[in-house]
Amino acid sequence: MTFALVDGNNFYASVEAIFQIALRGKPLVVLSNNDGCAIARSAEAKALGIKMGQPAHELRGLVRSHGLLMRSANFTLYGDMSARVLAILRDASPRVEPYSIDESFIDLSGVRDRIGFAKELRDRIRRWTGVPNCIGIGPTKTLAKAANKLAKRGPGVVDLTDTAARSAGLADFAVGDVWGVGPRWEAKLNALGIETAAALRDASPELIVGRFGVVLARTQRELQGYPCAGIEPTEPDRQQIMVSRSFGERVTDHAAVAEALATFAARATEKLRNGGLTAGAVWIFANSDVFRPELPQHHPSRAVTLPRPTMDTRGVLQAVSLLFRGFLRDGYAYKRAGVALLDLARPERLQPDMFRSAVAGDPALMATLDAINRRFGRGTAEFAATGWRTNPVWAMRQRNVSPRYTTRWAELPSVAC
DNA sequence: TCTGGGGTCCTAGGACCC
DNA sequence: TCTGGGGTCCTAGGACCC
Repeated sequence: MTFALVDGNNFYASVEAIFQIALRGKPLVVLSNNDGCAIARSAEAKALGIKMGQPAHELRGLVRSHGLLMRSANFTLYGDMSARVLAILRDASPRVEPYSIDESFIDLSGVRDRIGFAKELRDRIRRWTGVPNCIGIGPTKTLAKAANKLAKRGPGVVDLTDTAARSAGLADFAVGDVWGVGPRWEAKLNALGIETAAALRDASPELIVGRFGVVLARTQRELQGYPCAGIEPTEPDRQQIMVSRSFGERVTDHAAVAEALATFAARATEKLRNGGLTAGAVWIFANSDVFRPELPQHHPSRAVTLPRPTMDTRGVLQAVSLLFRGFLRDGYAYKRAGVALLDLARPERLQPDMFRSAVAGDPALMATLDAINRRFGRGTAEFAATGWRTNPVWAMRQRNVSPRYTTRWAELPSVAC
């Protein structure tokens, strides 16, 4: 088999710069929700030493001294650009596995001129969407990921299919950069004298499986060129759906937190229906401000199994409202909350009841609700429990968010002549 | 003043069954 | 001296990914 990994460079930052020419060639970071920390950096921002996840308030100085630019996250825009790249990939290869918002594996088996194919594809993505990208090729997913990392160092396309190319590529490849090796395992491997991908590949398999388990043993096999995973073109059903947010400020009003939870629950149930699933249980949590340890801390969480699985927002809201009774305490300020839907299942696989259908709720009503919101925009028809169209105290802070250029007519980019 | 929001898989241990 | 041999299910925790 031959795998290719196509990965957008500095994806969020690059997408911002596609539509705002003034951002090109500048140090730019995209901030997380609430403008909290850096989640994407342009090449120029990386050169300034800005780290992934670095808090925004630590970057103030660079704004003044080096003209650093900051943008609030605009996931609507990034998601749409991601879909455009995906359409090009599906056109180029019969088997595509979207892996994240900016990465996909594609099956290159049977392609003779791999490098030529990849270079052509890379250019096409760039020309048709504006998204700069790199392509790594290898006989396993792990090697394609490694090749992609090498491609980002300059060449744009790297093929690790040949054993000679592979040996050279893995010899000075830090083991912590291998896909599946996180900071913990990197430290543990280094302590054992294993510092490069080549060293991990050549280590004793008994040592690896004994000290780290089967997960890293698979990674080792993949580094040796034996595929342990194939392309999965259809996404497996989700096991859980979570919607959670940090609030723009600390919130002491319990009713406001209840509205936030209802809003998250409605959003989660919408995602549930998009996936064609039902939920069997609901879980809620809230956190006080963990970054202020001197303040009183309270981190409650509760779950409940639903009487019958459902995809109806009303049933989920009822469960959340039951769970919420006595959930919060006076004297605490809450900074974050969330809702998760658990025990997800396809309705056709549920065991029916002797007297009632297996699924609670009204699918037709929910389909109508979703259709209205799809056509007229999110939030056109919602539930009162969410505090619909109020300006909530818990809303996210997003000081500098770009327009949704590709998904809202009113926000289309205009070109001056 | 100020620190994201999602996911997955594996393993160990405890409770319980016969 | 010496204390079976299977199982299942659930949960918590730890690791990883973007």
